[in-house]
Amino acid sequence: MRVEIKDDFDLKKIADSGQCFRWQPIEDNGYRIIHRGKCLCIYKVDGYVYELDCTKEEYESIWSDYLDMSEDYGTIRSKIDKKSDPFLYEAAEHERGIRILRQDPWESLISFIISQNRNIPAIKASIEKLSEKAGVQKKDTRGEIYYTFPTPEAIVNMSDEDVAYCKFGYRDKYITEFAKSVVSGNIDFEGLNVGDDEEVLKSLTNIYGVGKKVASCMLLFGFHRLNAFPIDVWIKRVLETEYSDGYPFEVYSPYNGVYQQYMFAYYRNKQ
DNA sequence: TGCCAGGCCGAAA
DNA sequence: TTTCGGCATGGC
Repeated sequence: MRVEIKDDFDLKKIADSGQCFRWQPIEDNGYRIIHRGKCLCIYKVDGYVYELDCTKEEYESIWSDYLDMSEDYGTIRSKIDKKSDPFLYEAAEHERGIRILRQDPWESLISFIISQNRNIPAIKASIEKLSEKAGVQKKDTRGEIYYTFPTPEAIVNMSDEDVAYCKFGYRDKYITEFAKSVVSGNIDFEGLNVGDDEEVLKSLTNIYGVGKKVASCMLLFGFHRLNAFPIDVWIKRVLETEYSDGYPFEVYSPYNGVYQQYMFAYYRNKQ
């Protein structure tokens, strides 16, 4: 099917934004996206027009929501004042096209536990290996094989050899113990997303292997709480070099997370 | 080759 | 409460 998308939407910028790790570039200006056991091949045709290898019903019930099409990112960007904050303005212009996806929360949390103290290519490699060892093998519409992201049960059932194959390094125990807690019912996964941002942050940081940074990424990318503001080494540099007098979080509420994402991508791409 | 990466834990101060 | 060493491994 074809769709016309007029709001901010740039496949490459989203794929490289560090929020998702299973977007793979394919032929003809396309990307293959794996999400909730399904796979979408999406191609930019021309201008605002995109070709998707799914039905209209599938697009409306799954992918439109995943791509956060109910949000207007042009409006969110328009709240930035060029004069009072030229850096953020420039970052948002340069990274225009990024959206905050509505990803599967389980996949997000495991992914961001894996992400700590690693660069993005290494994170992607580990997640592909994990999916290969514990996910379900399927084929996309081109006949290419892909692997779904594993369930908690599937991770619990992995052999030590398979876990080692994923190259999680010292994060092995964080991932396996968390999966065990979810399967045993020791942690109520749905219950993690109850309360205001502060309460959810606290629930998440109680998990072994989850600190403030991973928890903030989880709020923003897993629970779609757009005001969450993850501070990693890149954002720390931004705050130190561009906002030494303080960053105006109040001004940018409730979209601090979106603006953070523009700054992250912009600053990282500049290097 | 050595330094860095969407950091966290646990001990020490 | 804040600071700091150790940590597995790949990317560049």
